[in-house]
Amino acid sequence: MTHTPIVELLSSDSIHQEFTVKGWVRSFRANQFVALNDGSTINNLQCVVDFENTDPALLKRITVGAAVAITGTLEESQGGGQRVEIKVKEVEIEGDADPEELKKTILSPKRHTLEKLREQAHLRVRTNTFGAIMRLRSKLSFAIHEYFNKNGYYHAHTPIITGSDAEGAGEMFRVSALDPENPPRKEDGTIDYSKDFFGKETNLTVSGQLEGETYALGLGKIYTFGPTFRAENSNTSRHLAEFWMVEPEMAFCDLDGNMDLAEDFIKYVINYALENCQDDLAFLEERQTKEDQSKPAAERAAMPLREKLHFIVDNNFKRVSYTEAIDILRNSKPNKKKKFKYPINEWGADLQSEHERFLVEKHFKCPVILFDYPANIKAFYMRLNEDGKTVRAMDVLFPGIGEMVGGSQREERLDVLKEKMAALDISEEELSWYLDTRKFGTCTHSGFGLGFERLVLFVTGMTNIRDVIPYPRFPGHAEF
RNA sequence: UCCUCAAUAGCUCAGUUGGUUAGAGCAUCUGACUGUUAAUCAGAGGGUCCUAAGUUCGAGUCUUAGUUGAGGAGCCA
Repeated sequence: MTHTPIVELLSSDSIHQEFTVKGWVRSFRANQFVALNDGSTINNLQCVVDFENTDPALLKRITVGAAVAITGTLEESQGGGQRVEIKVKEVEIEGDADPEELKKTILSPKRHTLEKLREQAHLRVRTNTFGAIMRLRSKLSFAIHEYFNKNGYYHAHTPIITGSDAEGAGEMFRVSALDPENPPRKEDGTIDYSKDFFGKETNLTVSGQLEGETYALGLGKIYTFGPTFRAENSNTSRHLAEFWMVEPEMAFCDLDGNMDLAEDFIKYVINYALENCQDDLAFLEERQTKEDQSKPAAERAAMPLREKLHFIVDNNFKRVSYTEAIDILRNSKPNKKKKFKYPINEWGADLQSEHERFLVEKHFKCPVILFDYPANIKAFYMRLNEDGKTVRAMDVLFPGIGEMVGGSQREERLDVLKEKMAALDISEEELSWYLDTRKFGTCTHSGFGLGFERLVLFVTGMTNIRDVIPYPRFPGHAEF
């Protein structure tokens, strides 16, 4: 038996025609009105049961959470809450949901905290909030692929298991097939990884950048979009141990081109969400507005969700060099009044979150791209400027999120790159394949990494990154 | 990893100065009602007060340690 997605029926004009719908009961009011949701949209379809001519035993099984198949005709609704509804001819229960058991879960029809929903991540997708978030997540993922495909980028699948331990982006998770109780050992007692599956030590990737660079220097413009793993002991609402990262890399592109791409790309995917996820965004906006009513004024969102997204799409990101930013911060009120925990005194200091927040949320009140950072606080592969002390790095900072994007123009000069690696004690042998790109036809090239979950955070207006990925992984947590 | 705060019914919370049988709303169940929209009305059931130790005649309440959660910081995307 075929069935029709609820999202289609809600905008259908096929009045009096018969349809079958399948979904989960969200509520059953007055022994008569089934609010049915099938995940195709946030909106429920009202199905009106003729309770006087229906087996009471069957009616009793129409409970919140149950999976049902309903056949009936599409009619204009007599009630005020919806345009159309189904006049039920037949109800079939596919899966019962015992109310006494269900009331112990977050499926019970009442408000739940996000923390409680997180504990039952396998059920939370059936709530309005998480249905909306996860539909948006899916649409944003599609928009990312669409953007790059439309603009001549190739999708490169960089490895998830990496044999390189010099990616330099953080602590790594080891991948091994050795028996942890009894690993093979060398004569000196250390573990003999030459006996391991790959014949060497391997890890989960912390970034596809280095491999991405090699592909950009052959395919021209590429992007990667895949899972990334960091074994950092980070316990914040902005970090995950397993997250998805978008990393474009472009040959013959300098830092300005890189910043142009980051801005254009972010605007495109946000605009895609605005145009294609209106119902879900409207719901999340209302949810945020309600939440804000119970918060002190200072913690409330500056503007409603969709207005905020439009503002991003319609306005230019502010581009500021690190040196200019330091000047702004040094002369800022909080710095003069000693409100910063880490006062800004001289050039060269690494910016703390409080400084980034001040620039983005107080001073410019829009996304900010900071560029040309001091060389000594950035990674070895970033291109050294003529001044000899700054590198062509850039960070895109977003209000409420912090660093959405981190990128740079890459150091294409072999001798300069080798010098920096030597200074940081990075093995040339280990990265010989990477250095080959600089030996054979090296060229100006740039790229960046965008944390996908941080983008989803911003677009949904959520505040904890653990709520925008189906099964969050963070220290002490790998349930499900 | 560090700092701050919290943990009481399925959920959200109240619980006075340490004192009798730990309460409310929602949810669930039973009945009534039947064009409802967080349905409504009446009634019922439901508790390892996070764990352990301690102080005390007596601990949900005080002390210590631990566990878990939240917010902030660092690391970053």
